[in-house]
Amino acid sequence: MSRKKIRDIRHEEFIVAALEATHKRGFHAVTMSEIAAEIGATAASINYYFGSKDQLMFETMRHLLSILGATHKQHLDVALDPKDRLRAIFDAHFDPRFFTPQHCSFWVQFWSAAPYSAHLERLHRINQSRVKSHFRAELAPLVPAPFRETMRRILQSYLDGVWLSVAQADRDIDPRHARQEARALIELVLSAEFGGSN
Amino acid sequence: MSRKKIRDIRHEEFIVAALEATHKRGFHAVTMSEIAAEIGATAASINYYFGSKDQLMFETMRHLLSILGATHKQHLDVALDPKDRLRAIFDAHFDPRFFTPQHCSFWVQFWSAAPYSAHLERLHRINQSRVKSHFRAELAPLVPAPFRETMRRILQSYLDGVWLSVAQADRDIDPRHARQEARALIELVLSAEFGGSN
DNA sequence: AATCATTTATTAAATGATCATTTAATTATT
DNA sequence: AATAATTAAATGATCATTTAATAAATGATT
Repeated sequence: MSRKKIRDIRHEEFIVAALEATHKRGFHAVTMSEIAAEIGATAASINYYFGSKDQLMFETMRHLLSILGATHKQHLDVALDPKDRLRAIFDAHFDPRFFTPQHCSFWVQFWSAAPYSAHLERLHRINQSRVKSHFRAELAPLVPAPFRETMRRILQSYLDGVWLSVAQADRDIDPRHARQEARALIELVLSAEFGGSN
Repeated sequence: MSRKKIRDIRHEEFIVAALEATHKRGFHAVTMSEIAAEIGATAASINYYFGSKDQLMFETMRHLLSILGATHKQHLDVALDPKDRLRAIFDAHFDPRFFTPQHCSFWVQFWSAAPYSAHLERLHRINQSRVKSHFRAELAPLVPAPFRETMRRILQSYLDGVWLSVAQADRDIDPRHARQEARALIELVLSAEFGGSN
């Protein structure tokens, strides 16, 4: 029991350390020593627990994905109708526990690294598909088929764009405001006259 | 005359090489030798012309920014009214000469690197402000003040989100379609009932 | 509880690889 | 001859990773 515990503790500590250190220095620039220093440990112990820097970064990203998935599920569970469920996607992405400079930073670093790593790309593709199919499912009862994909891409691009801007901005962020603005966009999308205004 | 010419030729060649090589390998991972190899040259000559890798990357980004600026101006010059000028911003960003996997890739790499380099961050801030003020100016006659900033952020986040998705996707891109979808979003934003629907 | 053997955790130092950059030529241009 | 362009090879720095050793925890046996 105790044998397992310390391994789990370090695992989590190093993931938090990786998030923090990467936020400070960037995905590639950050060194094993810098990450280890965050928790007063040494680079060698990262390899003891994770095997390699790549593996640590991979696990860190997986950790973020699992938080996002869980948060989404929570918001989804209290949603009553399709529109509510659409909001839930944004509410999860902009949840204060998740929508932080550290996380958005790491996510952008992940985006820039994914195309050059088979492992990271796989993670990225999985998450992308998950979000995509959720959007599709929720939009289905709300938007006629011919416009649905366009609306989905608008919503999804917007979502990514907001995270991107958070990773860049140094100012404090306001999750509540982000959720509000997302709702404005949802209203916009759903209020469109799909009849034939164009 | 001839003395200056060869310097300019190399300057441009290496910038194209940097775009291509960075697209293949990523901002940090790409090496001087790989970039040089793109045009059958050697790493040392990059330093002869640019002084350092950082400087080459900086110049490459400046080059992209200047193309974007020029393209935007072109589209702006034929726009007739505010709505047209709003479209012009998107048309520039999605112009086939500019909206390519190489460029979008480099741009995303730039986004991820900017927070960790004073020089890059400055470029980023300058471009961000430029686009922001254009959006504001064009939206001013079209959207009431209380909603204007929200609409601007929606449009701008969407713009960035699309570039991001192009950098990730390996499939071919369709500038015409991107422009079309941008127009759909513009219609959406301008058709909003700002009276008090919410 | 005390002892000791075993396993687990941790680290300092060594290793080896990779690069950007510099240097000292060499080759091409003017 | 003088200057500009180019490169091969040397330099030096930075790291991730490995190794070899030490320290800490565990647990079985008295």
